[in-house]
Amino acid sequence: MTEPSLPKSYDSTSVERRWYTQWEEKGFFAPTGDPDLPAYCIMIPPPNVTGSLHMGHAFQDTIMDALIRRRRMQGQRVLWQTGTDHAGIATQMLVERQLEATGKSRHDLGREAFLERVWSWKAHSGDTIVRQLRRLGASCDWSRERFTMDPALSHAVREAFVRLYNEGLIYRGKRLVNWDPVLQTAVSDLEVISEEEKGFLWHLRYPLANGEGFVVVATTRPETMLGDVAVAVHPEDERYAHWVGSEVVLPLTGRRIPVIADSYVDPKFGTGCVKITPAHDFNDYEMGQRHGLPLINILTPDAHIHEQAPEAYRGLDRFEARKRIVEDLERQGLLAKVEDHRLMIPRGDRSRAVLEPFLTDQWFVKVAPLAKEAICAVEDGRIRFIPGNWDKTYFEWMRNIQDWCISRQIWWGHRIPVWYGPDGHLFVCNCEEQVYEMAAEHYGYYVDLIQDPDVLDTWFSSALWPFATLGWPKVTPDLHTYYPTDVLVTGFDIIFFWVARMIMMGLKFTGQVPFRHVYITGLVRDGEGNKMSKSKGNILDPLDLIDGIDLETLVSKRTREMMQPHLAKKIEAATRKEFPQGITPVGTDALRFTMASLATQGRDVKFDMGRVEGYRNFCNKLWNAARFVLMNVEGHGAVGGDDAQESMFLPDRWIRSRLQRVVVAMDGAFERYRFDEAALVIYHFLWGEFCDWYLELVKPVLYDDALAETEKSATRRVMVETLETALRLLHPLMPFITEELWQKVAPLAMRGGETIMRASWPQSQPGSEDETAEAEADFVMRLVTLIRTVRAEMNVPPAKRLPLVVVGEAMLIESLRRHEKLIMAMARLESWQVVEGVVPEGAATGVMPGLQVFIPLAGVIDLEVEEVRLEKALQQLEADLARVTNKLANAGFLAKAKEEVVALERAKESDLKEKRPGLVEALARIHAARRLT
RNA sequence: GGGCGGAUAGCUCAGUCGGGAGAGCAUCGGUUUUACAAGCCGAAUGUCGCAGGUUCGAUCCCUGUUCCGCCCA
Repeated sequence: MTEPSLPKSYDSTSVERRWYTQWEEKGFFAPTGDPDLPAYCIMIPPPNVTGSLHMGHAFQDTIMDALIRRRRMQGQRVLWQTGTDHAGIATQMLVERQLEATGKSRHDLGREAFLERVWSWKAHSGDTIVRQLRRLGASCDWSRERFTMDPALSHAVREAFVRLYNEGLIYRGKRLVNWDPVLQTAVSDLEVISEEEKGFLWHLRYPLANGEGFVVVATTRPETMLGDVAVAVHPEDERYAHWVGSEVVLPLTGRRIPVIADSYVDPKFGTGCVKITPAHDFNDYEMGQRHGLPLINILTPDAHIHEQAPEAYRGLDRFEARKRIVEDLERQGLLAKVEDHRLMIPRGDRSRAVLEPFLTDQWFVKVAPLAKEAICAVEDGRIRFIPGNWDKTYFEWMRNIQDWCISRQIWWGHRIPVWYGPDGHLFVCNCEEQVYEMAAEHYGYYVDLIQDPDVLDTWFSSALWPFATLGWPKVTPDLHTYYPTDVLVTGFDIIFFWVARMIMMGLKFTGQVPFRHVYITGLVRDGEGNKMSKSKGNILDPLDLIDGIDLETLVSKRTREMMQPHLAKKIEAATRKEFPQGITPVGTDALRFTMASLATQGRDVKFDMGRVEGYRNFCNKLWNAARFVLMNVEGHGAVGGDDAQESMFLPDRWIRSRLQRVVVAMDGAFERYRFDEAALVIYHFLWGEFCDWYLELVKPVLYDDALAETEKSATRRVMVETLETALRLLHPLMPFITEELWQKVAPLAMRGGETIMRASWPQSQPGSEDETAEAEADFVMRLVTLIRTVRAEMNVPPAKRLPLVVVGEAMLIESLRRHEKLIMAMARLESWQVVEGVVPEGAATGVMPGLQVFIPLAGVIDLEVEEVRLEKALQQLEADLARVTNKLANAGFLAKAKEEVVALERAKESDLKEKRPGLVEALARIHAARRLT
């Protein structure tokens, strides 16, 4: 053994920094690989340029990187396309907030100056998230990083718009849309978050025009009554049938409006009469269309009462107006009653403002024809969701899809490529220079044009990401090589926003699906199962896990910039309770491995700190295993040798066979996107088999001075080769530690190469499993475990060497003899001998099928303890035996169960029957001995 | 109201050809054994939500049911 060339424990920090820089500098992330093999491509879901890395990114990026790294090792040309999203509303809000701090609004600056400011913000702060992404070890090709506002992508966006417009798939129209009165822009229905909140149900009396009483309507939004155009009842509601066709006088306005019948009305809700306000409610809008009712808008874009409303309320904020209207109705005796009521309040996902259905001119994409194709692509299997059930969610939405409002009344984004002539004539063009020519052609002379002030929904450009980043609309070699991409990895929360829209746009513009597989990850939640959010103060920053963070910093980080400062105390207490010591650094590899092991089929992932720590320990375990291997291989000359010299040493044969199975299992797990399985398989192999058994089994050989160096060299070779292969298998999940160790281990395994990233992925060799060795090793391990168990249960100190006496079948005795050196070392035996018939007095007994072991402990043994132990074992055995015997006595079972199942049960039975006498005898001896004492 | 998912060891979760259930963490006992105490050795632990059904046999398939969660209206 030589001096270790590695420090005693793994220090993730220094290793990670060093390797990532080297990889990137040497261009290892760029696609190379075999042009004859199919290329492999993943498009990163571009994170918001305003964002910072959260656990969801860590989760998804780990998976993408693992897929990418494995394929790269398999020799394919691999492209992981990276970049960021301009995140229209979010970014604009952020920069506006900074402006506010200087006492200015964006309007003070003007559009151009404001946009300059956003760009300069992006230049200085926009790279936070991509720097963080590097910390995760993400091997994306940074040389091709894109931003959704890059000129090339903007061009693609305009081109897409123009094409859709020319095909009649984009139109402009006055529609009821979700309006954010704070941001003063339309948003799409997906950007609305509806949550149940407390409110009231007001019952209002509307006098009948004929003076014969009142219609009582129930409403959650009394202020909208100013825009009422009808009262509706259910056509089969007998209570109100006689009113249908008559009129009521709308209070506060004096307007006469009809009572109509429509089956949309729920007779059981409220009074069964509802007021109809088509300009301020989506359902009422529909009903208004059905009945040809007028639209009366009562609100301004900032949700104040419109100047065409009754004078008393003009200019009031919507909530103030509500109060005043209710008061006025009450004063007039028109308020029948008020009930507490829970209702769904729509809020903007960015601003959290209560949204208004609002009548405005907007641009829409007619999605029905696009959706049809997109449904098809999933139905016929061109695109597959993993786990499979997500296609139901997708179908559900796609089949009920509404036209997509794509215009936003903000400044930061892709400007809609539409210009208006002096007479309002529309020119749609992907190029500002050309549009003037178009206009000149139209009018016969040059005119001034005004571009539409709106920008496009951010998701419109995101929808083009998979092909726009590859050069579309140009037909580029990249597009040809990498498109369709292989898999999209993303969360279920954006299936509608993004996945569906990419599929629609991809099919529309390229005629092909944008990706073949969609791997949907669960949502990372905190240990309690709560969604991580800033306001809850339960965010875990992946970098804080990697680098560690002390408690005080963590507390201040979580309570800083709180929207609701009163929660700070609670968050602080919870944080101190959950992380009394802060967070100790675990390193990127441990975090990634945790993410992989959590990547099960479920839709929620509760983040488990215990798990990360366990995998940090795994890193250290691996580190030390490598240390041990290096100590025993370095400086022993060449460990090579050809296959003819293969070791016949059982542990060598066994570990090689096991490794083969691991290679197969890893491939299977990756192909099925079962990263949890891949993690478990390699973890169990390295820790449970390689470290716990193999490395212990080789010690008696390596440390045996009586053996010649040549006898040890085959084992040294198997040891280092197995580790080297396992490192390659682990690399996609743990890139850093594997690289660090591989650099030292690979040369000793006769394997060259600049980086493990480009080393070849281990290939399974069918038929190379060694079942004989596995069975034999299994016997050795079971015997050793048996002896250890007996020792432990009889409280024999582990270090004490013991004599062993065995009774059993000749074949098993022979096996024991063959591997006595291993067994004696592993079980800490001093000697062993076979006896026939006469067993030692006062010995602790262990039984396995065909073999009984006795540890003579005369005088030392606690008979009572031994008796209890044996009785328990016998009881267990009897129970098992009874179960098996019953089964085998069952005619139905014998007749109908599969042969191998029956055979298995028979084998179980004979094993148990073989074991039984040993236990019975041992017990009898104990009983006899106890009678003597 | 519609759609989807979950309920398995104290905790977090695996368990698709239906043949008496596993891992990690935590727990308990032993242990400075020559790579690793972030370790080693050993142990304990489950009416697999509830009730029916199909089957020789159900954690797994079917029906119903309770609870929890998500999405949509």
